[in-house]
Amino acid sequence: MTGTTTKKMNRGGEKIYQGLREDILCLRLKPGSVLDEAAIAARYAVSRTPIREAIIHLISEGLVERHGRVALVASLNFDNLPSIFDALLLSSRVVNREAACNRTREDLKNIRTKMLEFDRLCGDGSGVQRQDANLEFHMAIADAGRNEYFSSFYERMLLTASRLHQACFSNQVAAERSPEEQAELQQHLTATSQQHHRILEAIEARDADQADRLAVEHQELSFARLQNAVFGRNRDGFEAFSLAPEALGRR
Amino acid sequence: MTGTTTKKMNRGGEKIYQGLREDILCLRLKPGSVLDEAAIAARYAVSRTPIREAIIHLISEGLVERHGRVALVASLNFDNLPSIFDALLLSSRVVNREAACNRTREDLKNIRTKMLEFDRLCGDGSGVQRQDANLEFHMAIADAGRNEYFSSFYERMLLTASRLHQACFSNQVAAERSPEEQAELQQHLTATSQQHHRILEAIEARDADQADRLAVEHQELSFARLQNAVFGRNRDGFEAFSLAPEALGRR
DNA sequence: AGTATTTTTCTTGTATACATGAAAAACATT
DNA sequence: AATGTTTTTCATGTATACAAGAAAAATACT
Repeated sequence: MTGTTTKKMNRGGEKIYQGLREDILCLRLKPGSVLDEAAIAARYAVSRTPIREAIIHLISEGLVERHGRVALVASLNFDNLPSIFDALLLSSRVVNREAACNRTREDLKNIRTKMLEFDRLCGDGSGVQRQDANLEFHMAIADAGRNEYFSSFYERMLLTASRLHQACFSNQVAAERSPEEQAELQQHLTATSQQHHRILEAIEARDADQADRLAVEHQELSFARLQNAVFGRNRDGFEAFSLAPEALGRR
Repeated sequence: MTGTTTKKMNRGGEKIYQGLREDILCLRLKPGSVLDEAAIAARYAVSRTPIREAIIHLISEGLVERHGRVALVASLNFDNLPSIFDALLLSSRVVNREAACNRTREDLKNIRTKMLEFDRLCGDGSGVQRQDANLEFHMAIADAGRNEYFSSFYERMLLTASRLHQACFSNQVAAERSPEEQAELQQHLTATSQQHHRILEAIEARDADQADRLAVEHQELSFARLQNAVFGRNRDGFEAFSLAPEALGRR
């Protein structure tokens, strides 16, 4: 017998949770839009009960907010972009450091698998798929760090950042991209992939300082692209980067 | 009209959530014990629906875990004590730094209020009350840091640590304490209170480095006491403190 | 007696029905 | 016509009923 998928399919609320989460992260559900329980229940062909459970789960994950009695998809105001950057940068550094110190051989295998999956999708994947593979790669690193508290914090920040990137880039379909935009995308993907490889090397070498530095670079690359998309080429008036990169010393 | 408390008392699930949370944090509900929905529903004289909502909320907060279909109060295994310490130390440092940089005059007032409340309870409060006041004091600091992501991470760690302390100290009632224990407690409370005052001073002076140092001291004091309680006077075999205290440079 | 199997019970997951409060729409009044 | 009031509608919160699966208990068989 297979044992896991054969006949026990209880806790269907999890399915709805996953589905809604996907929809929110891909911005198929737009920030600020209301989550109508009845409508969702109809869409998934279940009663309202599992829907409510999923919504509560999403609320405590930060992807949904309550305004009075209605549940809204969490807004994506760019006001707190500096906060997001700070938190993502710090969590990323910590997680990569810890991974470099604590990784096992199994961890390396997992990370490499995810990394190659991302590389593969750089050729023929959709933006959503790449975003997902990217997230899995970084979470594989987080798992290697062996600290569930840092991991879950990091995951939350990655999810938040993922939505931001979706909002800035993925709204235009591939077919509608201009040649320049296409070139820029490919160049960015190549750079990202290279950084992934170097990060894995550092973790494999147990070089925490190097992993830290690379994590900073990686985050800065990612956010710099975001900044350009949001504010054009203008860097002024955007005072993120409030935590010093060269901090968080060796252990 | 008062507007907030007069007649709209909907979302009773929140009440149950608060109640259960209290019970878990104070260890009235022991780690590992099962949460029987029907039983709790009877206790609170409501149906199972709001109970389930509360439980889901608690699960995503880390205070309750699912094992198969049953919900258990999150276990307090001391295996991951190093993880907890690392995460608490780092979040504490960051939050105190940020508070020192971003605090307003209102923030200072809030922090001072909470601080004095804690001091008051050092004289004639229960362990639970003090723990609560302590948490509110530190969360007031976190609020002053103006980064909701760091704040919520910090809160989670404070909650976890709070349960640990309850587990180690609060299980013995005040009446049962020996004179030596009583003296040790008072000495600890005095030291804690003094650190609070110095932390507030540093934040008021916008001295981020000092706030950082004091946060480290504060956490080490707290955890050293925990260690003594858990492992006696023996510090060996307990390899927490894995993140260097003198890290996370200035901004 | 010990173990395997069946039956029973109990707890959770889901659906539906009802209550309540809020927003919107219709109406009336100035 | 504009505004204030009333009514209606609709979404959410809660309760209850039912279904299903798992643990426990009882029975039967070796």
